[in-house]
Amino acid sequence: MELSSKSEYALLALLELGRGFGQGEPMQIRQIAAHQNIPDRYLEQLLATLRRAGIVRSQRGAKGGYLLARSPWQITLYDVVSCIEGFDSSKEPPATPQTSEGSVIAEVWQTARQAAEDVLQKQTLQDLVDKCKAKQQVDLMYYI
Amino acid sequence: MELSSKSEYALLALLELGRGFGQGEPMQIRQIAAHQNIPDRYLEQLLATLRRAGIVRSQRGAKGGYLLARSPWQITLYDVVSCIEGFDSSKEPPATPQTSEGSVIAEVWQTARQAAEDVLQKQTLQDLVDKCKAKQQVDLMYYI
DNA sequence: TATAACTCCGGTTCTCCGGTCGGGTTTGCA
DNA sequence: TGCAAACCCGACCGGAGAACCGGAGTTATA
Repeated sequence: MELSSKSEYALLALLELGRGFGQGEPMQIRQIAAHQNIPDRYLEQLLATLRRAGIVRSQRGAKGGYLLARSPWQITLYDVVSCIEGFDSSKEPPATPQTSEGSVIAEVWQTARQAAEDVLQKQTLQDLVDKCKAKQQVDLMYYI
Repeated sequence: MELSSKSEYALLALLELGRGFGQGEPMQIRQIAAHQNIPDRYLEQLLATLRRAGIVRSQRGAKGGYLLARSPWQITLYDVVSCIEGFDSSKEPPATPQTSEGSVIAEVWQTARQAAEDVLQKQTLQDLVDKCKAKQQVDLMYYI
């Protein structure tokens, strides 16, 4: 039930991209990695996955980098974690050849997971960006 | 997000114990393991954990075995997985010394997890047993 | 009281995967 | 043409989950 650092990194990176959304300027891996202190070599792989899932797009060559493929409010957190965690399409067909006990358990578990996924589905990247800005505002006010 | 075999085994075992609840007869590890085909040596450890968490109690010696410590309807599925997965009390205090971005993400994640836990909290072992019986009934009717 | 049937406890092994690197290839801008 | 980036691929490491085992402690029962 723990948030894997994989997903956290991805979210952090997208947050960065999301706030720079609008001006066509792509951001480099290095920038993002440094700003959120994520191992850049690792971030590279994550962004590759996000690109294959159509969440970000990349621009090669000098002055290249990454941009969001869609606007922040049409990217749900579920999109992100599901693609990064790899439980989207084509998975474990032999996952449910169980006994009646097993299937009942699987069923309940499925319900619980569904509940969590619903929460993630309702939150968009835009929401995150906003919350983040709000929080920074508050933090600033309380700063001595 | 996947149900660990650990938790699945535990649930399976408790299901077994739950259905035999009432008559004071304890069940042996071997029996449970054989009936649900779980590696018995492994099940032993899981039951030990459940015992320490006060979910089952054990009777040593000849004719010994395991029994539920409370009745099935006062054991929630959350009790089980949280104790087996080990995220009950005393865990990672340094889990949130993050940046403002990080804390926002953690917050949302927490909400999602909470939703899942609520589902588990509402389901008792008794519910599982009932569902299981119902399912077996249905399966029997459809049996050629 | 002896014995068999159990739980209990601790280590050990094996496997798998998240996370990490290094090196090399393409692409595009200046 | 040179440089700066994304891109690809494969190997490595450590730790956690999963499973195995030997032996010691406990108890009902004959």
